[in-house]
Amino acid sequence: MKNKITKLLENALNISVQKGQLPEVSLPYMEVEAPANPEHGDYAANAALILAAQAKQNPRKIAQIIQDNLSDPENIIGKTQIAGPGFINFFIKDDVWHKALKNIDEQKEKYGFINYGGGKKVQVEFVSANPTGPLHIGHARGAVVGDVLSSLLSATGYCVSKEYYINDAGNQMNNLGKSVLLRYRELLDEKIEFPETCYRGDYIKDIAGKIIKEEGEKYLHSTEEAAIGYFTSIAGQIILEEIKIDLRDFGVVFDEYFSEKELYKNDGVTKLLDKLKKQGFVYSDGETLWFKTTDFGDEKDRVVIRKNGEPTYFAADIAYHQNKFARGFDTVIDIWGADHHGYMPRMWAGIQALGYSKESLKIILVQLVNLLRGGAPVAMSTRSGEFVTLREVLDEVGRDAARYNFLMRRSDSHLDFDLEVAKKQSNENPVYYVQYAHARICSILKMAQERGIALPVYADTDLSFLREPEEKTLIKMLVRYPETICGAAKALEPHRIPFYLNELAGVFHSYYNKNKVISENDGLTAARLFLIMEIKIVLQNALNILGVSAPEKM
RNA sequence: GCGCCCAUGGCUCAGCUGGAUAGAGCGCCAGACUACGAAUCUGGAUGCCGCAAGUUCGAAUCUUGCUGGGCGCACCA
Repeated sequence: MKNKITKLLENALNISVQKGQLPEVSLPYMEVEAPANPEHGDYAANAALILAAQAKQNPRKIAQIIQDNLSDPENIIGKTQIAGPGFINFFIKDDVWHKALKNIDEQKEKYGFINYGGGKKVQVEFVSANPTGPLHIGHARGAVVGDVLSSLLSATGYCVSKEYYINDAGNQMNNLGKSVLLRYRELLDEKIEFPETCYRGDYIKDIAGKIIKEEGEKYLHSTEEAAIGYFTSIAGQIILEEIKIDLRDFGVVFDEYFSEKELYKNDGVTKLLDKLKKQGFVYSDGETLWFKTTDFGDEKDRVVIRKNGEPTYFAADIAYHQNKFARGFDTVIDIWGADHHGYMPRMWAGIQALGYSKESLKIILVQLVNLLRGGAPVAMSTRSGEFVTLREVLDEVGRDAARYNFLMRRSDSHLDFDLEVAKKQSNENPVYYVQYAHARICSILKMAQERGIALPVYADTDLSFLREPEEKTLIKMLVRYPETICGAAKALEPHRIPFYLNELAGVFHSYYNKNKVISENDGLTAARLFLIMEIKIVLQNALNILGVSAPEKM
């Protein structure tokens, strides 16, 4: 709908220019929006206001010219008016709204899917926690944001791949192996001292116990190096499997798991650095190898090969992003914890040196989560083993409420997550408000059928029975749904969907309390049943993108 | 010290990429089930949009400077 009006405006503008009524102008961005005040029409355009400065004319006069040249081949506009400083307000004909309902009814679960992306390949990389322990609440937010963003991009015509980067090549992994070895020895009655740098969680003991059960005490006799190597690998695998299970139960499923180790095969990292050296992006100071990130606006150059000959995490990350783009992705989206923001200029420098544009790598920062229980903060630390795991949150709060809580706020704002509030099945929990609207509609439809009223089909339904202002509002909101999805995808802002849903559910609940859907008037009943069927479709489709269930009963 | 992010009713947050009278939930007060589900609805109070300039037809939104908070500033990941 919005697009149609934009097109009409563009045509009118071209005609105005051709007629010489307006000078040649470039139009960077024209906004067509649904105004808050219904007196301002169904849609309003600010085109004349934007053009005023360029055309050096009074905005109202420009609006007048545009209005005069407006043609309406599809006959959708009831009237237009010029208002305020120069807005052009559009009033859409009723039968156009009715056809919009028909469109939803026909498209069903496809309603809201649009081809904005044109099949471009996008990769979304998220979570990517190194497998040294179970996922905790901090990872959960990034997981949901990445997952929903991916769904959103799929729905808007992108070809999306979700990827988890396994940081399984660094020091942290070595610490993991060491931690398991120490617990292993301890369980076999050796006295050990457990260093600060090691992981203290109970899951370490569980893994050690498992190794003893399956392979006995033979690693007491092998060299420490060999034992750590083996324990690192086995513990990493076990933990990664558990991470996958937790994610699956949280509704997050990846297309690819990419191991950092993969990058080092066939000297991949070294070869890439050699190439960059030849191109002049990498230089040596005798002991260490540096990347000239300052060429791309970073505040200092960064080390890629350390004095001890080991490549840094950054070196691997350049190779990783090279690998991503080599796989043919047009856009790569990284979702990081906000504490990594200082890393951004470096990464952008890296991909630009590789010959890719800065715009092709989008980085979304997800702010840290403040975990509370009944208003009191809960302390967390992976290493000490004090943390609330994703698993515990799932068991305690439930998947729908947990996901919705993380999705309600924009990802760059701080989030307080209170376990006691999140698990309450009450009005303090917005997810139920939306789900309740869906369940309520299901219940009405069921009631209608029990009373022998067949569910209406468009051809036999006279939608002109829908005369209440709330009914018009509801239809307009349903039409706005694809626009909301598209806007959220463009801006990479999933939180817009919960806000849309809350509003839709709110208007529906209010309407429900004021008007009876099933009444003595058959025509009115059919029209209203048809309307709520379409509301149900939109609620379901939107919840589906969020990965939240749309229950028929609660 | 330098850099990034944030600042909107008592609390938690939106504000659609500069638009018309700044919104919602929670909490508070007063009401609505012999009616399709009261996990709902109706009504009410609450604001120098952190402060100060600037940009223009128009600023919560953009620029600059302050104030206050978070986070970074590794040859860790």
